[in-house]
Amino acid sequence: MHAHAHLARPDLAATAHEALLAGFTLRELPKGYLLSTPESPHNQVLMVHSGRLRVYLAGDNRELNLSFLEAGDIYTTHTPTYVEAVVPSSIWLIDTPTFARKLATDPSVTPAMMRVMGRLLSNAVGLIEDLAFREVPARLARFLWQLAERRGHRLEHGWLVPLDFSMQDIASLLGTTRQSVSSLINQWEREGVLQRQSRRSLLVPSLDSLKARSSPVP
Amino acid sequence: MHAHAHLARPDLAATAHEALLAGFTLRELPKGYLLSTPESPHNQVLMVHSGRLRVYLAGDNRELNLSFLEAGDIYTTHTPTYVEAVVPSSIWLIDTPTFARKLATDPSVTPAMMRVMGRLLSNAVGLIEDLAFREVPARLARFLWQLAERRGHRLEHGWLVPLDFSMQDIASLLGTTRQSVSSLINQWEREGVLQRQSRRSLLVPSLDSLKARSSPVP
DNA sequence: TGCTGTCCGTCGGCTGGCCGACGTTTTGGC
DNA sequence: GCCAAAACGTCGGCCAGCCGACGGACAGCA
Repeated sequence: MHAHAHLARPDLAATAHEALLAGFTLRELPKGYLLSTPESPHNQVLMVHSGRLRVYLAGDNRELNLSFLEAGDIYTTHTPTYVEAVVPSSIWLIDTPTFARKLATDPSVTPAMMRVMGRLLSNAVGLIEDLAFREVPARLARFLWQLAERRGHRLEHGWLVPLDFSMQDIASLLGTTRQSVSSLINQWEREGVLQRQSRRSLLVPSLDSLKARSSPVP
Repeated sequence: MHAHAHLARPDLAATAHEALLAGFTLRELPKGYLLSTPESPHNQVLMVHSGRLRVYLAGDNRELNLSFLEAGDIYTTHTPTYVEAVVPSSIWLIDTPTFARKLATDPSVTPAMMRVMGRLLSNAVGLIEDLAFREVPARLARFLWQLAERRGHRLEHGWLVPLDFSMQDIASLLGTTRQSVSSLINQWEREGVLQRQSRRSLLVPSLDSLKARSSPVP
């Protein structure tokens, strides 16, 4: 549930892959390419074929990541955000008017699309809850155990969690700063809540200790 | 644009009123009635016929209003929020599965529905931007001048703005506290940015002074 | 014309966490 | 391998704004 790590998962791909993709054009994006900004006039619908896109808001010398999109994820720029390729990526693209015509003629696509938008909404609401109600440690703890549940592998000694985000990435995802994330993780390591394996993965002995830290001020 | 005061305006009503409402049932809600909570299993689509509903999130001894819905507004409980009637209200109701069948058979409703969800999303994103990037005075200033533009009446000496929210309502809408809102408004009154007419309305000599205060840290 | 409940104004203490700064470690390109 | 660039760790100052508290103002309502 919730969590900013992924606004939209397979769904559409599963339900209506071929039918849906007719009309889309495949497009290659170089690393760092800015696909869309709040000012760009064109609304479009996209599905990631490969690579990684970052969806974010930008404020005064500060950025907030709404989501990272990966293969199979779907997004629509109905909403005023930036979308940027963080690695070379390829995506299926279509502009909204064309897509709307498609919806009108082929109503079978509608429910899938509604699900996607519903998911986007839920995640936005989840982020609002985080920002309004939870403090930074709680947000981070929740982020980590959700990551563990979704991406982690069960070992004898706990969960091995791949962590392919920089601390800056995580901070922006949670609406906090690099420093705060860094301090917290190191503190938790000292407390035995987690261990760093490599730079790019964590070992979490028990998810419970994380869950305990993910509720509003205990 | 944006602003939490109204997540969804007429739209649907204008485009497909009768066609749309077929299948909906009219329902009377007493004051204080809790129509839906994050835990309630049933998703539904509603349109306000009369009265006033409050859409909000609840955290530990704290609430955040996402929106107040009034006549003509549309909402869908796709997303885990509380919906409560703050005055006796009557609404058109339908559950999502039924509505989905409707969409499937009558694709003409789809674009309107997409617009509604798009609007919900935009507003959610707007609130996220507020919480993440703007400080309390900026949020309040923006709220007030948007209210003035939407609801205010032009007079010789400025704008007369009806204010049918308590300070607590406004605070919850902006993600801050009653005290902060109260202090700011009184401070601005001393500075001549606004004057209180009655308890339920403001006089704003010039919207510019508000707009000036609504940008991130000047 | 009192009584009770809701709303508003203001004050001061307290603190989460932002920010700048600076040194260290890791990574990746060539 | 080497070196620049990126990423990480840690510390302390600082402040927006939350929180509790308390008193006044303005309803209804009998």
